[in-house]
Amino acid sequence: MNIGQAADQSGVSAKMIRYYEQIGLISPPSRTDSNYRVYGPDEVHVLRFIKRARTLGFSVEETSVLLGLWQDRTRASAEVRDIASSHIVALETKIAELQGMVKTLSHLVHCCAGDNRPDCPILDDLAGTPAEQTSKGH
Amino acid sequence: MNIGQAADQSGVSAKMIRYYEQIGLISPPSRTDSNYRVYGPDEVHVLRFIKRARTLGFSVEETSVLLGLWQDRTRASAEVRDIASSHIVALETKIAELQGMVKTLSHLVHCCAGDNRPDCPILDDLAGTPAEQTSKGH
DNA sequence: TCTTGACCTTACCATGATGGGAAGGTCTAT
DNA sequence: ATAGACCTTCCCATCATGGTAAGGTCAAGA
Repeated sequence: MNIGQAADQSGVSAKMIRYYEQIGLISPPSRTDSNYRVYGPDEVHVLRFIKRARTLGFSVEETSVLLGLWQDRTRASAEVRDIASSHIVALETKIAELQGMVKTLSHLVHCCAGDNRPDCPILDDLAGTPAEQTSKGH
Repeated sequence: MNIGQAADQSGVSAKMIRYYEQIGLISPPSRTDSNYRVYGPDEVHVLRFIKRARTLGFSVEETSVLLGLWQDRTRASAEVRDIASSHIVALETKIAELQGMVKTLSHLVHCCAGDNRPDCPILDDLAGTPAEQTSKGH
């Protein structure tokens, strides 16, 4: 199987497959006489694993650890669960942060007439004009 | 005022002030004879505006537009509100995406014994092992 | 006056994960 | 034989930020 087919079957672009190889996340595959990379079902399986982990928001670094644990027959599931749990915490922190932004912005948008007049509480807030300070006044 | 003081007063690092100048987000300040950048209250005000916009998750590009609108006395507030509104949509999309990840991961973590045994539904899911496919079975 | 330390300057490199493109080699089907 | 679809490596760009290095400047104190 060439890299293009491996890409199609795994959902990881050829570009990224080469990158993952370069950074050592996956091991270099064998090559044909003409230097083409050759992949088999096992390699594609690994690529799918990576794809799934990335889709779940794990960094490449975390994915690398998970991959190691996956290939370690003797690992404790607790180890994996800890990684997943901290990842959840990180995601939730990020979510809370974004929600804070949405909250502030929604408030500002709600206060903005949104017509042809130049008065705009959103800009006033960004500028730090005291009139409409995010979450206190009002 | 030197760049360090402007940085302290605006919350934007000196490094970033120079960067914003370089990419044209802010205009080059005047210089002392010894080539030091000189800032006044107006420049700091602009920097604070930028800081606030970035904190609210606007990209530098969007911030640039908002800055232009801020400085345009005749702009319609509707224009600003539209930018803010689309930004809210983008944030909410991102939030939903992260929440999807959390949901899937929470489910997996919940299914994982987390002990010394190697059996791990989290890894099974990543590997695409049919037993525990995220959101369908169970 | 000299020194020290805190500031400033520019220039370059790194991050993380991805995409784009160029220049050239290979394979397959017509 | 040729066209077109693949592959190879190498370099560059993104986005916003931080770091570092080599050198200039300034203010305060001995």
